[in-house]
Amino acid sequence: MSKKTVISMAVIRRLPKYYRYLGELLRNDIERISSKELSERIGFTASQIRQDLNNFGDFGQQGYGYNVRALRDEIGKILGLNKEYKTVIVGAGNIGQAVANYTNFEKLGFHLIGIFDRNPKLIGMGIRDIEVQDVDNLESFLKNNPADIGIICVPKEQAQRIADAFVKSGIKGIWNFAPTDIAVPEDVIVENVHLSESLLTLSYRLNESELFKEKIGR
Amino acid sequence: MSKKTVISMAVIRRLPKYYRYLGELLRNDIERISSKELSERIGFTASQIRQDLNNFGDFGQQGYGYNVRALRDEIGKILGLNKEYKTVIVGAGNIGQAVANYTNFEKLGFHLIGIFDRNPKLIGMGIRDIEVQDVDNLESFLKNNPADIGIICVPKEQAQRIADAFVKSGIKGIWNFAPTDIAVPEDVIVENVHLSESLLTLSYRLNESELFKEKIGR
DNA sequence: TAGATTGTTAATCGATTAACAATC
DNA sequence: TAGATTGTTAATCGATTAACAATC
Repeated sequence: MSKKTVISMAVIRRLPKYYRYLGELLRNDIERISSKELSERIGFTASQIRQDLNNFGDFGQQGYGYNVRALRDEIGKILGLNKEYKTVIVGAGNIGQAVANYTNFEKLGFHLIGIFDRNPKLIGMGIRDIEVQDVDNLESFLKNNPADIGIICVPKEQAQRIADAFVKSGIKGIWNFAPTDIAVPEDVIVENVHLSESLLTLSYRLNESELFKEKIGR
Repeated sequence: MSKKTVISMAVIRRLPKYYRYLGELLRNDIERISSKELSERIGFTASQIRQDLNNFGDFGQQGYGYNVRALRDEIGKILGLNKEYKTVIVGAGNIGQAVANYTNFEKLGFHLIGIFDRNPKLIGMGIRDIEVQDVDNLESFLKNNPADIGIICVPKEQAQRIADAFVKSGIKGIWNFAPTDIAVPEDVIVENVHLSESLLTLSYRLNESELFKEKIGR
């Protein structure tokens, strides 16, 4: 099934978008699609779509295009959505709660098994059907309940400490919402969600476009 | 001050990280830094750092390096942080509340002036010192209180409708948390935060690294 | 002045796009 | 079979890295 051994990050970051658009097509009862048609919807070139997909296998058929359901399922597998994952969240503040309550992740196979915080006001609170525990219990909890993915939603000062606890417990994937970079061994994957950086990028582009307008003369 | 007219997205997305790391240095009372030293901390090559910064001006000094405070302030200006922005959030659910409560954005000059939802249970609720309004008031509110940035935190089905309302009101920057793409005129900037895509990327990389291990033989 | 480090040009590397033979 | 569209190779474009003269 797999062809190339190393896939570039640029390709990887497009995969979820393919998965999403193919899901849309499926919901609209569209059975097959050509790279050209998909190109017009998703906004990548047809050539890029074919290149991307051919990293993973020959999913298309000459003269026909791609079978939407089969392709979506394949990409799902490539993304690891044929498996189930256990997740824990540390930090039950705003972002932690938002992530915990986002039920779409459950549908994709990411199951929340624990939430932790150090704030006594939050400990004991129920989020969905899970009770917020004292973060002091984190390590012993993970010992008895191994998790696949650890989600960091604490302030930046505590992020590294939590990451260390995750690593110690054997967690290999960390989803980091703290506005800082964390250091981990090379066999641990960190995916950052840096909201401030996203906002500053928007801010830059907003000003750039205004500068551009000025340059042209209004 | 500005040198090149068009800066690549790759460079732009690194700017907030420079800003963050220089802020750290400042807090540690480090006055000057060479591209080599910064490279070791931030993880970009020294060459890339010099290239990046030279897109915007000659901020360094041969034989010395960069003045941390001056450089940080310059990057702040480049990012548009010398200005103030008015923001509105539509969707007062989990993510909307999390974004509204994230006070770091205020410190950067992004001021929340309105929150809207269509859920009667949320309307009237206070988030920080702002009362959630009925989304039906959105257009008239924006008429009287022009905003610079609109933040979409509604379910995907309603995202385009809200984007249209933003565009109609003259908003030029949209921060989109809905898990869908929105269509806007070309003078409007959209910055997406697609959490599912981030999670699926993590999932992919987690499985890839396991596959890799298998391939090598544990 | 000598040493350090930038700014910038040139070389390399990687990603995207174009083209087309293969084939359904 | 003829038409459509893939898979894949080659060409182009862009981003990163290396090298070094300029200069503080």
